[in-house]
Amino acid sequence: MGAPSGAPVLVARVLVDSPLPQLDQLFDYRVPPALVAEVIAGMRVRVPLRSGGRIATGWIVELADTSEFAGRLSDLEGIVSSAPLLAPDVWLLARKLADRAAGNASDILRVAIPSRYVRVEKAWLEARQAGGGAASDASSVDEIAEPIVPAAGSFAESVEPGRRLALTPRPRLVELASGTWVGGWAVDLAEAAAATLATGRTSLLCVPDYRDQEQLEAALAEAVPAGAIARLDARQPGGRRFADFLRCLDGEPLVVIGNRSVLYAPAERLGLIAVWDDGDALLAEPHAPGVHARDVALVRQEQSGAALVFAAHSPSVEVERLVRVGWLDVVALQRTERPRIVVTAGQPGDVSHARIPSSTWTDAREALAHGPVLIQVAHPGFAPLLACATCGENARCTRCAGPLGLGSRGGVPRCRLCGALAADWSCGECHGTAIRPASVGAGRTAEDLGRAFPGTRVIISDGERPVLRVGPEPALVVATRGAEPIAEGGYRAVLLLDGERMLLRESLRVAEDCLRWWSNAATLAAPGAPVHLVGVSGRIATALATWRQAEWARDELDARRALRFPPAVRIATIRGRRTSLLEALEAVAELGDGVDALGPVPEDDGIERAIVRFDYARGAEVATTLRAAMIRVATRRRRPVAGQPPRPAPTLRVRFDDQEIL
DNA sequence: AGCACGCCGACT
DNA sequence: GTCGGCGTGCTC
Repeated sequence: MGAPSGAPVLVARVLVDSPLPQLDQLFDYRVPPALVAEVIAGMRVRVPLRSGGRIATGWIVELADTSEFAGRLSDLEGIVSSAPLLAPDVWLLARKLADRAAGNASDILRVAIPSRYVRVEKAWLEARQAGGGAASDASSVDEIAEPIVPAAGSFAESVEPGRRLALTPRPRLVELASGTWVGGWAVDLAEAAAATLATGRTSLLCVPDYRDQEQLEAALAEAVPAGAIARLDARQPGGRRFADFLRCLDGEPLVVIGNRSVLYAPAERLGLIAVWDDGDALLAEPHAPGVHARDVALVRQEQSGAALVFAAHSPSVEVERLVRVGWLDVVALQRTERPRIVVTAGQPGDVSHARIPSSTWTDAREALAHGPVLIQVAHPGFAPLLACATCGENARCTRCAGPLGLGSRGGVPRCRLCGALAADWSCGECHGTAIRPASVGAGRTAEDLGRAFPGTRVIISDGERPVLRVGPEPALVVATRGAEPIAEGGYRAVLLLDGERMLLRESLRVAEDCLRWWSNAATLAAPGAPVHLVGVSGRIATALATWRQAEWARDELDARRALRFPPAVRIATIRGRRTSLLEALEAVAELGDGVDALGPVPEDDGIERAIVRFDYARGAEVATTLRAAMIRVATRRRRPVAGQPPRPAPTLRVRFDDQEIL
């Protein structure tokens, strides 16, 4: 029934934009005669939802001439965008990822499809209508002067459709023909993308931040024609980004680079999906349902049959697990060169330079005669932590009790949480008013070193004021971890100063993160230049010194397996009111072996939290079960308490594979 | 989330 | 008899 028999009917199957789990399904609408000639799958449309005239937006996922729906179909209300922004492959990807994370496909699509620029879209639609081909006639693959064949023994040779690789790239800087210095990894990935382009296929290259992207772009500039590169990073002006997004729909092979959203690029005929440094926290998606770029890459590879590459100097424990289960093959590059690591476990050394042992000091002095020296520190600012000079308690913000820090010498202490200035501070414990530094930040280190090496230029680079590149002349470059500039020709020495303190942070992943930060900084050294790891010893120091990060990750994986911690198992975090939470946990408990729960524990405001742990093989069942519980809770009768205003929605919030929670 | 439908208490 | 309260259920 539904459609009146006789008249030909076009049915649009639409995914409605809604965070409600019970609406995460396709709804059928009749395409009114006036729109029949215009609609195509992938368009953004407006549809009535609930006959009361409410209009929602959504995506046409497919068109059909019959509907399974037993009721009467409503008419499509109108077209928002005539461009088919939702590609069929991306729909399948979003559906699979949402199901895997017990989330809504529309939430995935919000992350996957950038916001529209009507002008840009109009131009693209006109160009498509006119030429039938690419909107950009600036270039095509044919412009590549000579076909790119991967050099014998190069990594690019290993890249072929269907292969899944874990790559440890060359751990040093490379000078491009243009004179720009970039990490060797960027050249490796650029060559692989060039070889893929030469076979007429598209590459998706995903990097954590713009600093990595800048290196990769420089390497790509010498490997592929400029017209074949599309950029989907967040730093691009929105219009440009949207234009490059649309170019992916043209069907020409491209090299698409960008942050984690690049893995959703609507390109067809994928030949390569590569993720650089997948342990970087920026590759975790903050928006619900929070699917990590690593997982997006894994699922997209499976669906597209492209080659898959995870490249990192220090592989994540997750990638090591994939190697262990045989999902990824390891590509080992020749170990002819690796950074020269010197482990100087904390002798106090010269008292006036307490943070720097004397042997390290000597090396730094020697290196400074020839070029720049990198000093990696944990914290930005001058004194990131302050204490009461009288009683020694940490100085806290009088407004929010957050920790106070000092941005520069002689500055006013400021709360690191709420940003409030603490001009007339007094101690909450003893009411003293004198304040003293309790830790050393980049600014203080720079000042101390500057005094020790008078006349030497001191450069500070941190997250707020990053310096991308420095020259080959002598300078002390003090940088917070992750914000190290690239030095032309490499640093003459690298000092990893705050290792001990970095390791103190309380998180399951600290050690892994530290090894990654140290490794990445070490690759910035010139060949043969010493890299001093100060104040850290033990297995992790050995792993860095022998450049065997993968072995360390393997041991770490074993340790987590013993504890039943991720990534040895998967986890799902559930938050909600106690009764709803217990109901969900009960349903999950019935799944039996390989699934267990931690909690619930109270969080705030009547909300409690539990963590479900489960083996990878049980993931689909856990997701289905939790999804069902979410829908049950969301559609259950809401019992308003007499006299009270409507209470907050009794929703159950579920997040899979949260990196931060343990 | 909204919004309509429906089955019980006070009303002209 | 019937108006309208809000609990219940659905959204093509």
